[in-house]
Amino acid sequence: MKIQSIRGTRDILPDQIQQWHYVYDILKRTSEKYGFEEYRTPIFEKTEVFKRSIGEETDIVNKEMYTFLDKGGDSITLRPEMTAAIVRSIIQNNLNQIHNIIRVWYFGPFFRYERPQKGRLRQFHQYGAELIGSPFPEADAEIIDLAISIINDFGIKDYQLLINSLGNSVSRQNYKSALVEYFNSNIEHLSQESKQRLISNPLRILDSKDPSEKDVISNAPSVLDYFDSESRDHFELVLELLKSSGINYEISPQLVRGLDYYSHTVFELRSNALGSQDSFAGGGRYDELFSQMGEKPTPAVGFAMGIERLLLILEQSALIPVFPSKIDFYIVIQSNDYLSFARKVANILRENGYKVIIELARRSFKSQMRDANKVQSKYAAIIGEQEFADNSVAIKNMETSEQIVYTLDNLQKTFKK
RNA sequence: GUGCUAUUAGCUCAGUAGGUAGAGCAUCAGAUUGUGGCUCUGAGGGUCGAGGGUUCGAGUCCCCCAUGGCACCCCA
Repeated sequence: MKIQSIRGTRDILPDQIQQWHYVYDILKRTSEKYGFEEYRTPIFEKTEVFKRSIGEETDIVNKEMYTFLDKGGDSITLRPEMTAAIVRSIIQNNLNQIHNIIRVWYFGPFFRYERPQKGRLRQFHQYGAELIGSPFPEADAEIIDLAISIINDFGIKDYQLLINSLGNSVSRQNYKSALVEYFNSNIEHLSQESKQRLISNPLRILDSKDPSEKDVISNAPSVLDYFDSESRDHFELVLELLKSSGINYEISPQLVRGLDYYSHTVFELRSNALGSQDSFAGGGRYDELFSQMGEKPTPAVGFAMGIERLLLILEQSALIPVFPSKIDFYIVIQSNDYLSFARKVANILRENGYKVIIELARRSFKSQMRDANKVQSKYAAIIGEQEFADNSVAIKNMETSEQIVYTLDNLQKTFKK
């Protein structure tokens, strides 16, 4: 069988790379507008890092991690997400000892062992931002503001912002007990999977898609009724700040998210362009993560965005710009005897900063012209018998078909960048 | 991890009731003895995703594996 890449992984081919640069550039620029700085960490960590943060009972840790023993016998995991790694790094480098707010963003590959589907890969890319050091609702609002700003900068119009609050740890605990009690007394209406979740992670029952348990779920107690005053105030202020900056949202009491470390605000961005995997960004507040990692409590909010899913949306909405021609000059030679002269011409132009292609396959004159047209070169630099004899080159504008002969001196002077 | 579905030239796809493969585009070359895009002509390119089975004979039927897609699960 023909050699193949690993299931659920993809090559980014040269004709796609410009899209990736385009996406990266916008993410970078928008993040910087909010004062965020790029952060990079290794793509693997000790397995501990993810187990302790994401939660032992989550699917990500239970069945989706690429975990292996290295030659020293340590358990290593390819990162399934970034937040845990950044928190580890911040602790390690004592960045949270300084009393500043930390604003960072990242872009890179992540790994989850799942059955591939459209918009779901085993190696995928995420952008994300983390705002560390503020317990206040204005930080939540700032993060959501950044996410929306990115969406706007890409020109995406067709999306929904769903938001919810899980409350602080006290109110979440109260809510969880109430939920467990409720579902236990209605256990005959629950699916097999939800019965499992009742033990492992009862909150997750809420976003089940099984129609048979829709009724039990919609009659379940709502988080909103279990908030203490701190939780309620926090959530209300977040919503108020969003409203005042004109961000439309939809409160979704069933939104829970799959990572254990969230408290207070959680949110998700969804798009109809995506099908079943309709969420392309998600995040929330994780005030308890630092203490879970054995550090002094440090409040934080963040979110992540799936780049492949973002690209799907951009493609479907025709929001990817047409990129201009890559090549400035295509050197066309009449005979292979002119090769060293052609190289000289190419280097003059390259020294002036132009992108120059030279024939390497010994193809016919006609083929070279065709190729120059195909790669959308702006000019063809033609070297025929006459030009070779005169130490000159004919520069043909491929769009207008205008052609002017230059001596090498004039060429250098005329085409300066 | 479960179910359904697809897999034929580089790409998009035909392939009739099982009788050892075709088109368009792309590529290369020519029509055009110094000049691309349009048109025309020709050429190269496939052990029909891998393996096994039924059959005189399988791209076509059966099994299994791999990969993609859809749904579940979960998430970006």
